[in-house]
Amino acid sequence: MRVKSRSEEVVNAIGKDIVNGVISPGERLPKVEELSEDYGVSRTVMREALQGLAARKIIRANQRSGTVVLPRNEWQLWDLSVMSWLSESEQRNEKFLLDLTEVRLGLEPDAAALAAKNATEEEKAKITACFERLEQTLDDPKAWAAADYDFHLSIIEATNNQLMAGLLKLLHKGLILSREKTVTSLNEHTELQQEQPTTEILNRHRNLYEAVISGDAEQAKSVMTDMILRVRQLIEATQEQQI
Amino acid sequence: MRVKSRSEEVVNAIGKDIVNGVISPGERLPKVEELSEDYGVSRTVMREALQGLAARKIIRANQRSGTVVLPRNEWQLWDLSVMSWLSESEQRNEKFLLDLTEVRLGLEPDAAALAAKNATEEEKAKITACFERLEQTLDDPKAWAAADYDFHLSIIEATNNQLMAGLLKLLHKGLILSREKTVTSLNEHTELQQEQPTTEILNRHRNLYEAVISGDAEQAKSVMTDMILRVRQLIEATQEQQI
DNA sequence: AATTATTTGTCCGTATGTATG
DNA sequence: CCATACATACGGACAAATAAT
Repeated sequence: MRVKSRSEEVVNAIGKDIVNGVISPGERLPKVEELSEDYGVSRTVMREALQGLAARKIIRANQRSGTVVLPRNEWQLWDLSVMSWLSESEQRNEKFLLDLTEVRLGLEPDAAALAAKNATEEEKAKITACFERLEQTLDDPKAWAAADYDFHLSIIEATNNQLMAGLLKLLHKGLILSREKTVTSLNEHTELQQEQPTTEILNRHRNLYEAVISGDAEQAKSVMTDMILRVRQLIEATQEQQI
Repeated sequence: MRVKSRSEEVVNAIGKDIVNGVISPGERLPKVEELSEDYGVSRTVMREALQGLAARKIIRANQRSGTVVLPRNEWQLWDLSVMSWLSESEQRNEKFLLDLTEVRLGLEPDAAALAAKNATEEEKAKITACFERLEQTLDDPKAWAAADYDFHLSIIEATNNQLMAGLLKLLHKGLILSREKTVTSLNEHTELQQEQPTTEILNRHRNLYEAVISGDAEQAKSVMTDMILRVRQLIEATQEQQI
């Protein structure tokens, strides 16, 4: 298990505070010396932490005038740490989930089409292995969720477009984070959040799988679109139930 | 003018070296003391720089066993610094441009549709102002390029989806970086790289503009798709000419 | 299983640079 | 143009982790 360094811990602590509005955009942070006292770390560690936040465009340091929180639209949202802070944030977690799904809807069908067109034999073998794992874990929701993740990943990685693959990998991790949070916050509805694996869903995956393997880009795109639309409906339905 | 700190300079220097293969994934970096000597900075600064690279998942530091370069697929490509290193990289800059365009093709038509559906009056006014600037700069390619950027941005920001907006903003910046590099590396073909503003192109923008303002999501999506496809053809044509 | 060597991680005293009032 | 307040930079010391012996 990887141990977090102190600067990482501080990055997370301050990052969460900013996301949750404890410190708002435009406001100034205390000076480094104070901050390091507040968090019980040395100035060195605090400076490294601030640099970590600056790299994510959460803050900007200015000599003499101090370090300020940048406006929200500057933040580097496509960063796993930032996403985890957002998904843990109390407010509007569902909006975050829907926004992610919107992006997913734009990209993943295209990614599936690219995979159908570009996948090498090696990549196809990996996709096949992942699909077979899906078939075998139909009765174990937890194992199925993991297998589902890997299945989608194997398709994403076959796109031969690293930019798209990197993005979708991050997106899927964000989806998991966000779903985890939603599930734990209202565990009465757990069955709804965790997509229940059924033979019907497996068949959808089979359609996608066969389209990709046979190189049918149009079909792969269309099946993927339907799959994501279904997930979105599920999210929206759960949301309404919350009211 | 903003002055770069030393650690930022070092981040860029090492980042570029890694992207250009001077140091390859899996390889170990010299220890901090050596590095700080090599680059003529203190260990403090070097540590901050390494933290900046670690935040972008370019490297990982391990106690005792040293700091290693992570595999390419771990890199945080959706980061302006990383994109700038990639676009300056000699090798396969065109692939980078095409990959970006692929992602753009997935997202921006959807973004246009969302903007048509969700834009507030205020946002529509901004889009209108940007479009009028386009009309006025038809005879000045440089001013037109800037106006074109702002026009697309004004639509992106009207999506009411911060995740998508942040992504597309980054993507457009990446496109500009990459195009700049391509243009300077082969300035014989400048006319081809820089899309020449014509009344026909303006009319395409007008179609997009009117679709968004009138709330016709389908039309907005379709026009945007056509526009990006044209750009892609242009890139591919220029590429073939290079051979 | 215990020891050592190597490298990152942490702390702090001090000095310099820079934008603001 | 000066003073002030802050970030930035330096370097020596020590702590912690872990690969090698």
